[in-house]
Amino acid sequence: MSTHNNSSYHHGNLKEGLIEEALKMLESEGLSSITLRELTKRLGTSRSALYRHYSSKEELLKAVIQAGFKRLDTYVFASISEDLDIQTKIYTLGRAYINFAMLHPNIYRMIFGNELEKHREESCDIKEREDAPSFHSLVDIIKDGHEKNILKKEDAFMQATVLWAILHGLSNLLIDGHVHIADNIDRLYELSFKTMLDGMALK
Amino acid sequence: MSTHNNSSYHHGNLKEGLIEEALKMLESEGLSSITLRELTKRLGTSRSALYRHYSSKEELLKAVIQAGFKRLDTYVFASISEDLDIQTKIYTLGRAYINFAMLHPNIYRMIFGNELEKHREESCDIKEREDAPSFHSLVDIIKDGHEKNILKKEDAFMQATVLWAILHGLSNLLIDGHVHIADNIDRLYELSFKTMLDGMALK
DNA sequence: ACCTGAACACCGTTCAAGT
DNA sequence: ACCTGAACACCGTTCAAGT
Repeated sequence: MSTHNNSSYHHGNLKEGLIEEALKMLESEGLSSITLRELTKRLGTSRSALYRHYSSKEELLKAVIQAGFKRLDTYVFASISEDLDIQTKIYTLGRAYINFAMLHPNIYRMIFGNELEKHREESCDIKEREDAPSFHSLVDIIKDGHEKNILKKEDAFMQATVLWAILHGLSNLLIDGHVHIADNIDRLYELSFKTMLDGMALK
Repeated sequence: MSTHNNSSYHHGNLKEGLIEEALKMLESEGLSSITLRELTKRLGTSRSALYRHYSSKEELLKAVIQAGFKRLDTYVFASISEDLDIQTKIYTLGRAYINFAMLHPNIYRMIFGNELEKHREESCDIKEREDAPSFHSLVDIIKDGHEKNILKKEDAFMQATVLWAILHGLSNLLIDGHVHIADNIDRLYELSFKTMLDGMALK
């Protein structure tokens, strides 16, 4: 038995437990469902206990964003394998990206939302994002395309950003219900991908 | 003098005044700054007066979104003139779109945000959006490109959606601070536009 | 078609005082 | 590194009663 097994202390890991539970609430009920009162209630702790780990709700949500971003990054990164050709790699990575957004719309929105933007400059989130494995992979794939004379030799980082932009745009349009061709997501992605790749192709 | 000039009634047009003032608050201070208490205070009315026109805060925000969308639509539509060639029309329209987002980030976010999505299916916002003059113009420009054998003959509506997606993606990345090449917005837009147009070009 | 003024349940945050 | 319990200012919304 632990030292205070019979006390009312029950979290060896309240800090992580909080963001774990917050992610659950976010995913199933949306951002507005996350109240500190409900969150601490679910974990069986007092409200003030939360302030031992995060100085405010905003600080906690920052941690939620980071955790959510890591999930997206991992999901996308896992989708690509080395044995694919360049076009297929980009196709697969992009499709995984959009799939994640559609599977976890609330998390996706939170990651790129602006609720906490005022404080974004303070942290180095943005850099971290662009240094994310999945984004770096994309840049590397593009550079590989340059060497193999498949893709136009523009700035690879910027080309990756353009690809990111269309994936981000498609994801947002889809999950926010601005495109009502729900049955044609495949066609829409296919056309987007084809257009981008044709536009980037050498010759 | 009007019939109740000396009374405490001062709005012949409270309904429109509310969304006008809400747009101002949104633009300058962000969505979270819109509280019904502050809003009615600014207009010098009682809080309960608001409920004569909108059944809830959500209902009022819906009207704010519609007004904001109309501004975007008007702004973009005004940017294109008939005497331009097809590529330049698309370039100009797209640039105007992004400029609006950067000029009015809070309004842009509100328009496409999801805070009110639950109720979006009830209304016909989405249809209205796709029936917006600026979007229809884009579809027409693309159809023109088909006839003149300049653009690939895909579904024009879907091609327009792909273009919309990259504009939406770029706008969001820019206004939410996810791209830190602020000085290179022009280059980023240039490359995006060139890639899309090359990808859509016939031959 | 508004007004005043009070009330309700909910929120994030901050205490003082304990273990 | 937590707990209880109370308090604060703020919020959207709903009244009853007036004009």
